[in-house]
Amino acid sequence: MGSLPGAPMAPTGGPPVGGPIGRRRPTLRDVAALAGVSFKTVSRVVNGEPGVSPAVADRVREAADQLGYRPNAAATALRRSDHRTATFGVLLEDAGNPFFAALLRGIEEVARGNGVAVFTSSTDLDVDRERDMTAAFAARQVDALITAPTESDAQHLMRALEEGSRVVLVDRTIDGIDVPAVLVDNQAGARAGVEHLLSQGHRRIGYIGRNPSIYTSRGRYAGYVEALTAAGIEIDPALVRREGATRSSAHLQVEELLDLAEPPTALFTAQDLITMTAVSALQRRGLADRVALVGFDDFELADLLQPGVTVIAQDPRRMGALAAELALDPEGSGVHLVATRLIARGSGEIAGPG
Amino acid sequence: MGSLPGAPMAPTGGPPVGGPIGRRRPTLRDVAALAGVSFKTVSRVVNGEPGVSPAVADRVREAADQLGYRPNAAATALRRSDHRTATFGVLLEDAGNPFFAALLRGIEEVARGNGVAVFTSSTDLDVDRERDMTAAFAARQVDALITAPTESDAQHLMRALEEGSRVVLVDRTIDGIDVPAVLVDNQAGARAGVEHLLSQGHRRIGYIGRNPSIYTSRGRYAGYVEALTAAGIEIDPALVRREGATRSSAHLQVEELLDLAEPPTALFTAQDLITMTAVSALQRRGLADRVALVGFDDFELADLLQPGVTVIAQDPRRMGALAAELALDPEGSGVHLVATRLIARGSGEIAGPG
DNA sequence: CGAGACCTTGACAACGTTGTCGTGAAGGCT
DNA sequence: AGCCTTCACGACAACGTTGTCAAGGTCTCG
Repeated sequence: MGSLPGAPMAPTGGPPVGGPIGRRRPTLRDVAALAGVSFKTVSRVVNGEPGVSPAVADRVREAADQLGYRPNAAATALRRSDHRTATFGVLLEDAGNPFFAALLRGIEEVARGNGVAVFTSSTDLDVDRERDMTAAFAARQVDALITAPTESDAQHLMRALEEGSRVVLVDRTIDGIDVPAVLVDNQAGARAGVEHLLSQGHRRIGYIGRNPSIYTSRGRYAGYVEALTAAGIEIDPALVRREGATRSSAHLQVEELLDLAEPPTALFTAQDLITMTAVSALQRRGLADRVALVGFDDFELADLLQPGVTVIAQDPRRMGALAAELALDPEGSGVHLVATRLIARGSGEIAGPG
Repeated sequence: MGSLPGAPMAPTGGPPVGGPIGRRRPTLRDVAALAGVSFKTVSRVVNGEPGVSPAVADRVREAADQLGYRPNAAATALRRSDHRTATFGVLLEDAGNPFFAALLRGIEEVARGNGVAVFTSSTDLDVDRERDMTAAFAARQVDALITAPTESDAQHLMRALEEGSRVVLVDRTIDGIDVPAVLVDNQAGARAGVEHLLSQGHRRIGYIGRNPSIYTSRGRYAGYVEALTAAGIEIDPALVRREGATRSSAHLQVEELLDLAEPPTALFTAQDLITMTAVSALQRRGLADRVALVGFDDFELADLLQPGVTVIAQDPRRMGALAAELALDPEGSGVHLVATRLIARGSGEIAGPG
């Protein structure tokens, strides 16, 4: 595996890539020669700077069109005093996960509308990869890095900040760094979900979530605890599983909970993939309409399953759009909370024993 | 909406973006000064070029580490004779669609492994957007543009080629341009799906697909026609809907088919979202286990629906990985076909009237 | 009609790097 | 010992652009 540019000491070029070089692109000088002006005048016209007579500007534009001139982004980035590149870097856990995919689309949309191109990479919760890609994006002088950080160490982000990139956090935050963030009130959302189950008469509510090292997992678990505590129910550690990071392990957790001598009558699953896994396990056991289920994150087809899956829905597209706007705005700051809402579809309305 | 850099005459910078500029990044000269050598020697060390004594190289590396030196990607891209930037541009229909999301992940993976960063954008089948983004990526001198082209006009891709980017097509191809491509045999896949329905005794098989302007739609419809024709069944135009581009229109098409005096006993749906829509419509009418269904594209939860949805599965992740490898390999060429396979889950095994 | 202000344009340096060439020292060979 | 090659390193131009400044022309106004 080749190392990424931006990693300490790595050459920027990477391995040799690509085939024959095409015809040389026209430059400012070429356009200038054709229009019979100095290349600086062409630069002015191209950038819409004032101080060019309309007649000359027209002539330049014509020449530029004729040659198909396009500014060289590398030269521009190198020379500009503000070092802006009209480029964002986006670093998410997994662009294949529908939540992050929608988030990415929200970012893309705003970026495109503002002439900004977007680098993407998935981290799969791998901190090394995250650091490498942060470095790779910073080396390319992205104007902003929009990221859902994995680890609690902010150092690589501080570095990106120092090098002139804005940093915007999305979905997850991190201590020790003062940057704008777009978050969801995970605790309130989870609490609402669990309260929904409580209101159906459930007392033994299982919790299946991901590793507490993940920011969102902590908040969601806190919401679960809060709801139960408020209802005067003690947390039963046997009903809590917080390691469902991968699909197979999530499956195992569900199975284990259902195999308990006193199994839960309801489940709260803290992430979309875990919810899907839980549905699968419940179906396989024929328990889908016996054990109640509320999941965090909405997902495609949740309404078509039998029963439909009740979820705490987020609006990832909007979160992405908001993050991109914060990235664009030099004044953007603060923590922006995006609301969640409970969508009842059946699985969460299965009555408890009470 | 600001125009993208790379669009004719647009400035590369776009609107002012970003806040305060951070501390100046160390350059080759800074490292050189600290190590007491010329900046060219540092360049050699950083790039692993020969002709530096081990002692000096160590000293340089130490200085670089101490300053946290990272090569400036813009300067490198500008100066290198091969103009390589270790960057890909990826242009797909919709990063939010699970098929394309998986494809993107396949590309990302290979790219990351080779030190290449990836630009992404979704086109939503908008040709203008596609041209703009192609231009924007070409302006940034991507080493390769990996795209699922929307339109049949190859001119913008020719231009990208001329400017030195490799072009790799994925999922869709286009006439009049000789570049490597990763495709699926849509016709064979669709034919297999329809034959599967025929073998269950169906004769009236509805077809719901997208606009024929989409490459994949044409092949899939051809497969449908081929299967029916081979079975001696004439195509009934009333059973064919080829405009299911959006979800709501797809829904309408399904409804209309089911409302026919002689409705189809089976449906073949030519894309994942259409399949989901069809499931939804069938369920709403209580026909999910009466009308057979085979869909092109596998999707999450297809196995958990009642009945499970029989699909012609592709391997988008592998397609993406393959495309990225072709993009990396200067010798890469030709059309690479990735196999499809039928996954029987129930909906396609509902018996026909025969 | 002359002085100043303004407008248009061009010359040139600089951004941080890579590619080319030159130079001096060390080493190998006859 | 003398010559040629090799090696390690440095000087410098160049990539295509933006920023700064100066030059020359036109206009304004007393």
